[in-house]
Amino acid sequence: MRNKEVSEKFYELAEIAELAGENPFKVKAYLEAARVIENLTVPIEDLAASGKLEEVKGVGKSIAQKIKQYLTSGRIDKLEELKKQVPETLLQMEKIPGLGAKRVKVLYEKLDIRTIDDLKRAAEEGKIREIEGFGEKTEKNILEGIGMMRDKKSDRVSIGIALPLAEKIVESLRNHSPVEKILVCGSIRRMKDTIGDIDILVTSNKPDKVMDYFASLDVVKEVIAKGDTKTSIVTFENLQVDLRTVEPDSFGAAIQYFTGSKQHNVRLREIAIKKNLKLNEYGLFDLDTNRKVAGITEESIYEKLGLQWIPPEMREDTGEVELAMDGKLPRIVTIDDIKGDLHVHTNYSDGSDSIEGIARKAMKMRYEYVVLADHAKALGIAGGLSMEKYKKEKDEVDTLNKLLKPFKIFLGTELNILANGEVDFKQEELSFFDLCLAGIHTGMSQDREQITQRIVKALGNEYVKIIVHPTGRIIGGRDEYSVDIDAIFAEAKKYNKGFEINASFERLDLNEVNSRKATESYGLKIEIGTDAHSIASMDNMRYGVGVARRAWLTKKDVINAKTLKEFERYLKS
DNA sequence: GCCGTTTTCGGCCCGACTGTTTTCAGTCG
Repeated sequence: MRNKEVSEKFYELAEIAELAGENPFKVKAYLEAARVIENLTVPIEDLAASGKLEEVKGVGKSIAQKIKQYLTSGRIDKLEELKKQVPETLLQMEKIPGLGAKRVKVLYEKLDIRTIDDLKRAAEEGKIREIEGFGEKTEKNILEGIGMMRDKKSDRVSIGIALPLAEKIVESLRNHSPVEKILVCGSIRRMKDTIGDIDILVTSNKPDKVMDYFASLDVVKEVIAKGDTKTSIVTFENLQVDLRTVEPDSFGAAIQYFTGSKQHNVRLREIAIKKNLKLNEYGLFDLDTNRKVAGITEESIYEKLGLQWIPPEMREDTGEVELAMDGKLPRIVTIDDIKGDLHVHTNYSDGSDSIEGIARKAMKMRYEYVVLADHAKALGIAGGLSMEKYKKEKDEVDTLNKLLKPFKIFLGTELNILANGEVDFKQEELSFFDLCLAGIHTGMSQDREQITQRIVKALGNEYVKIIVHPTGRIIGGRDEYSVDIDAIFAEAKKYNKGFEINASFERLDLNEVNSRKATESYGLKIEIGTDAHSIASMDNMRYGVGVARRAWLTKKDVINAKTLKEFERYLKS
């Protein structure tokens, strides 16, 4: 699977081409290709091998040829050629706010500025203001920009941090200021796994009161800008939050616009043009009469464009617009479809709550069942259990099941896939459990081949039904371990094994691309489990469902969307 | 460089903001 790698090459090609002053539409074509390849659910090397590259939308003859060249030789002639024209070091300068390709190119050509250090020196010496089109203010902004860039730390946080914060702000605004409609838009509404900033839209007949109250919230560390229609603040988590007021008759258009994604919006505007309409954040307009034909609700905009309303999680321009046009959008899974949590830790291992507490929480969430999956013995650091301890746990489960009927608690285990691919217990011991999950918790620095083989071996174990947190990534913590995900999916297909979307917001692993690939290309089933170590974190299910929805999963793709009866049948299969 | 419900050439999203301009280019989201 070299999709990511190829995609990155084309992002690089686009950036360098832009700096070199290539035709902007050519640059756009490279960018589009990079984005499409990134989201492919089949390995690009397979497409190349079977001559199907040009069937991918956005890949034509020339780009197909470049992909083939890269796959076979590791280089793209065009890219090497461009690198001779413009130094690669110019790319870092584009990260300075206010500097784009055009100005970086001018700075390079006029003053031979190649690095940020060159730039800083030139600005301090007052040379930049002398260039045509630049001035004193620009020079000052560049210096400030360099400082800001260097101060800036990690720029995106997990949705598990951003969403609760956004909800808290919305709640305060609702209770203490004169808002009418209010909605969190942007990547939060699309349930992206990481969030760069928070966008909140409101309507109000006293917008200044809303703005004042917003700026005075206790989460505010700094007010960046405060105006009539937009106020920006930074929270103590270093997240920027923008609050905008919009006119009520534009609210639908505004939430559509600010929800994005950018690519999705571009597609919508293209469709609008073909229908002699124009779409912007104020509404959908007839180009002849300039009259607004939709805008109060989001639904009306999609309808007038001849599209089904598209769930925000799907708005990434990865094929959803075409389906909506044909009225064929899939019914993606919802939180209400979830009937159980298959990955919860109790205080028998490193969880903090009792079995009964967990069961009652699950019942409160309207689940029909829950699977306890405490760590097995090899993970000593997390209180991994011996078979004797599991037997004790099982006794408690049996007692509670009589009490809580028809709700059902299952006894599972979270096995460790050891360095040699074996798991903690012998086969005859594994038969004791209702469900065996297995995951890698140690030896993550093994090479790609070793880790792949470990998981392949675990998949061959007849008792292991689901691989948990399959790539091991921690958002903002550690990268995924090196693993051949296609090899694993292909192997799992043989035995009908499942994979987890770990709903813990630091993991969200599988991610959306791999989840979509698992179901779409391999027909695999997905389990969404919270990996909760406390009752409170069982609520993280919504983040896992968010990933599933972004991966277009339907109810039938999700193991824990089964009813209790269906789930019991699954366990016996 | 790609693409096709006003197709194989001539298009390719939209508006706000800023700073440099005297009518607009560049950047951003």
